[in-house]
Amino acid sequence: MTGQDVEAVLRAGGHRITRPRTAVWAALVDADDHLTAEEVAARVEQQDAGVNLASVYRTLTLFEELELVRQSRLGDDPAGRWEITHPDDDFHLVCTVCGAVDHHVGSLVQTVRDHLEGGHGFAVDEVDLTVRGRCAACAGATA
Amino acid sequence: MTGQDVEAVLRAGGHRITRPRTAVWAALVDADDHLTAEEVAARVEQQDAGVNLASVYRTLTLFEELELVRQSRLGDDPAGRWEITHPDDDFHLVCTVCGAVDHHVGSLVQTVRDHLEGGHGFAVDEVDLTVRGRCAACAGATA
DNA sequence: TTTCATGCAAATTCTTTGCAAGTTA
DNA sequence: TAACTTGCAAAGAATTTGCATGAAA
Repeated sequence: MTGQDVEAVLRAGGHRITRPRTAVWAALVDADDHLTAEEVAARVEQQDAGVNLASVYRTLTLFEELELVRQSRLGDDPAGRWEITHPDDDFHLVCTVCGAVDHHVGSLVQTVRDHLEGGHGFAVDEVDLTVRGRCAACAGATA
Repeated sequence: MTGQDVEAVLRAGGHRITRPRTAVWAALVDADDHLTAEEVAARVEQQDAGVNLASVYRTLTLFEELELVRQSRLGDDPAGRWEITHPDDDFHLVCTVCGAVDHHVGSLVQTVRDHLEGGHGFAVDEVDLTVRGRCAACAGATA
């Protein structure tokens, strides 16, 4: 999803292209990571001029409605974290030792979808698979 | 996990058996469901005398440390929800139409564990699998 | 009786909202 | 120009914390 695609999605929904929206999107693209609203605001501030936190929240909420981004709440972190929507976004490996959050790209999510669609009559819209544990490096260090 | 088991876990950790702790545990057992802290407080009030919300939070946090309960945040509900820990607790089916939250008890979580432990060197501690979509009843109604 | 837990109220953190001023189309 | 957005500040919701009183061991 490029910046131009985003502009097209916004326009299609009757929304305007504004500096805050462009800047928030750029911050999320650069990050390639899960950011809290405050982190997004901080990164925007470094690049462009500042964007108010309230506007960041409004922008993220809008993007979520347009399915451009997703919010997730990992572990017991009280703050919501945002990331750009892409097919494997919904599979998170969280290391409880070093704190790394990995987007594990694999076939498991599809397995889950197939299992549910096939046997349970449940129409799957979103799969959010969060696994907590110790990544290979940390598991090796403590073993 | 019976009430007696819980008392044993508390004692083993050097914690006292108190009315609020007993009452919160009972509420969670009765519910067999995901409850917010406020819902726990409300249910306790119906049974026993009231327990302060702050104490409910402190109790839930303690139980979480003792791995007696788990907290999860489903969808974009801002409130944390608590439930008793048991092997299949970590598989949630959330219907976006009727709002039903189902504990789907099945083999998928184990599949995820096996997959990761086997191929990725990731030591799994917790799997949280949340699927959003439409349950059989609601999918049929809108189809 | 000594230490731990509770209740109450105030404080924090994250997020949302009202409204006037600034921007986009 | 007309409608949509932003920034600012205040409001809200969920959760945490300080401290004196009360209860458990």
